[in-house]
Amino acid sequence: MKNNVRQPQQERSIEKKNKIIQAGYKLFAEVGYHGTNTAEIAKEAGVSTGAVYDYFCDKRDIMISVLHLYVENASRPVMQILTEAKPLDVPKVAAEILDKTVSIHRENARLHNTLHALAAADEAVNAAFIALEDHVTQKVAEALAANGIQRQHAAERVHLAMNMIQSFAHEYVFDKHEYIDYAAMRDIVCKQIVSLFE
Amino acid sequence: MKNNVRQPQQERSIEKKNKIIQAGYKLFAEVGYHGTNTAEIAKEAGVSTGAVYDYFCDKRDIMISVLHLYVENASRPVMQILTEAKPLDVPKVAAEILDKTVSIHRENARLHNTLHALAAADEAVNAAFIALEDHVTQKVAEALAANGIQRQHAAERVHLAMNMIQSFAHEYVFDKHEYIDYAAMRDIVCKQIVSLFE
Amino acid sequence: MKNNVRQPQQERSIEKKNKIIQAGYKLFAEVGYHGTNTAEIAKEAGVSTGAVYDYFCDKRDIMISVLHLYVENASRPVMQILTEAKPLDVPKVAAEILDKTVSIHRENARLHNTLHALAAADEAVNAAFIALEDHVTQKVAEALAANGIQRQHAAERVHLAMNMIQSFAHEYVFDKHEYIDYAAMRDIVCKQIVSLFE
Amino acid sequence: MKNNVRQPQQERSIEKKNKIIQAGYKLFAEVGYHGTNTAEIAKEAGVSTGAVYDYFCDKRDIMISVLHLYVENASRPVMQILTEAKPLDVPKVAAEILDKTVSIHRENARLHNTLHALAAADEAVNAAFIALEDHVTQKVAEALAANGIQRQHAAERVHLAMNMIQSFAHEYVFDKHEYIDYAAMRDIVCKQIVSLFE
DNA sequence: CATGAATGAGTTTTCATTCAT
DNA sequence: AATGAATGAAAACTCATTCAT
Repeated sequence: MKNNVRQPQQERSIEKKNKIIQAGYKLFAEVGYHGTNTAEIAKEAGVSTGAVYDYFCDKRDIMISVLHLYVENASRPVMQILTEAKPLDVPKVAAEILDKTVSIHRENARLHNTLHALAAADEAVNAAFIALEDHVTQKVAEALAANGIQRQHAAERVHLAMNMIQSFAHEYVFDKHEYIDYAAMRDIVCKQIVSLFE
Repeated sequence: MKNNVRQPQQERSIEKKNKIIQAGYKLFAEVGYHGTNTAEIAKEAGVSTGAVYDYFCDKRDIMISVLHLYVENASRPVMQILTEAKPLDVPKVAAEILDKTVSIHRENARLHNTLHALAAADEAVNAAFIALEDHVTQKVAEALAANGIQRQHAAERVHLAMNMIQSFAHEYVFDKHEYIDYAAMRDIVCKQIVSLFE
Repeated sequence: MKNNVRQPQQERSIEKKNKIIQAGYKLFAEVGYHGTNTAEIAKEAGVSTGAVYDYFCDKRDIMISVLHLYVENASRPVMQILTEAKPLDVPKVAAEILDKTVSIHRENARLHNTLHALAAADEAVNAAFIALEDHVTQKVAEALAANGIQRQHAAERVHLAMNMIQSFAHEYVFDKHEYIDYAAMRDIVCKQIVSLFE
Repeated sequence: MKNNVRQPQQERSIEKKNKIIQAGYKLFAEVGYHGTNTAEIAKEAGVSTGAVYDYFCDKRDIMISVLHLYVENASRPVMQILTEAKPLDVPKVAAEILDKTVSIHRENARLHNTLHALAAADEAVNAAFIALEDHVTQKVAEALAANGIQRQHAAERVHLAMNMIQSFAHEYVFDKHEYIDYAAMRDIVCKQIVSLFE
């Protein structure tokens, strides 16, 4: 790994770097990390194969940037819901976050999976996923506290709620068991979450 | 893909095929599907590279066998708990299944991830995961019914409970957020599950 | 190459060796020498893979036997026509040989081609093809002489006639140019042959 | 088979692609298609193994290009003779084409054979050989017509003449029967051809 | 700087041949 | 003698990375 990678300052360069990240994002999401090669990323980004190595030291490095973008994309809408929800109506916010998470997952599920599979072999990837959870946990905990909702083991409850939402979104997007009534399941999930915080 | 793959009948052959599956299991779990090559599987199994192709038509075929073994390993202990739990004490069984799932996950988390990442690109893999869930769902639903526990949307509740357990196991094994009290979290999960069925 | 190859004396063994040759004949004709593997030959012959190496020192050795069988099959009918044609009616015999050659070629054209392609790399194969021509040439020359047909450069004329027949057969079986009237072509070939010997 | 094969536009690239074709031509001619591997072609061409796959999608693709080059090489001199022969002196032109065909065959006989053996398994190869014959047939028929030589079944006669020439060339180059007087045979072939068109 | 052609180690897969049972 | 499982060298092909232009 060389590390004489350009830190782009000029607008043009930043734009180019972003294009590469976008291209990686798209292709990893479509055919997975191992199903994508750097030449394809370059082509999708509209740059030369060599240019990729001006901005990233290797393929993994692109993946790390894609990962950060994904984390950003996955957390931002949830953060926004929390920020805007004042005062905090737990049932309403839970439902909103759940629905938003489903729609995010619909766009990103494949990417999520391929990145998740890399986490076990790559500590930086694992750390990014953990940081994502920490970030959301903290934000949610703050929102709850600001509204006087104080239950024991708040962090644990928040994690559990997040996990339920994440699992539901994944199942809804991917598994599609035909005997499952997803609308009913959604309502049960919401109720369970509410029960965690009352 | 050729399909003149040996269907081993004799004990020795079955043993050898199993050795290859075990080797794949071990290596996929350690370094992932893409981090393993067929030569390494052969070596780990103590056979020649050619022998691998006597029993499997390609690398994916090994993976499918590993997947089935994993599904078996992941569901068997849970099935056994359900079978032995008569009459069904929901809190006790929920806790048992949760604890067992954690220990299974501890052994298999990496394998689970690498296989899961393949599911999006390989319908057979996806189908196997869905079948696994269906299988457990059905068994749990039967156990509940046999004990007179009849709630609306039983399948949805079971899925949700399974998801909570799975998420908890994953988080416990992998994420290790330092600020999380996993014992407390475990108890909250159990309570939530119980509340789903009373 | 080992040469401790069994020279089968017993009927059972001879039969087995012949089965292997027949299997090679069939498969080489269907998918070519390089498209056939020894395991397939063994299977087609109904013997074990090891048994093949009891009778043949390697794959090439099977091919040589197939080649001899082919030469035999290709020349026998022509020889018979010549033997039975007394007195020799050149136009009639030419037509008979031509028609017979076409039907032989129809059965064996693929085999002929795959063996012919090996001739350049394998002197024994080349020699067998030359011997085949020599054999027919000699027989035809004898038949002509026995009927008082004595033209200068008899061998050259016979070769030429044989070549015309062979080419016609090949073209008829393989090429199938749509604008060619093969019945008319056949008659022209016959006339040309007759003109060689009158 | 991927189809993201480089379509070389620049001189350097075209040159390199040609080098690979030349290398394939040489090696297929020396040791046959199955006797050559892609690494050897690359080495002979003075390029890396990977470069071969920049220009060709697989080994067969190289073979197809070699085939086209061979067809070109085999037909060009004959075409030229026909173009330059005005008015058409049939005996002279027949002799010229025959002699030229012999010299072409001397250079290309092995290549011809190995490609021919592939024709049965590969429709594109077969089609190329048929197109070659069609091309020459048409050109010869035109030349004859332009010189007022009009016999019934012209195409059939041309094919027959071509076959005679081809067979003679093959026999002359390869078979070398010692009892054959090839000079005499050559003259007989010429006379036969002439007799086809008078 | 930018390009994209070039590299070659690494991967999957095949199959003629051997040899333990 | 017979079997067919086992071997492993060799082949086709890929792709992250480099570097000459």
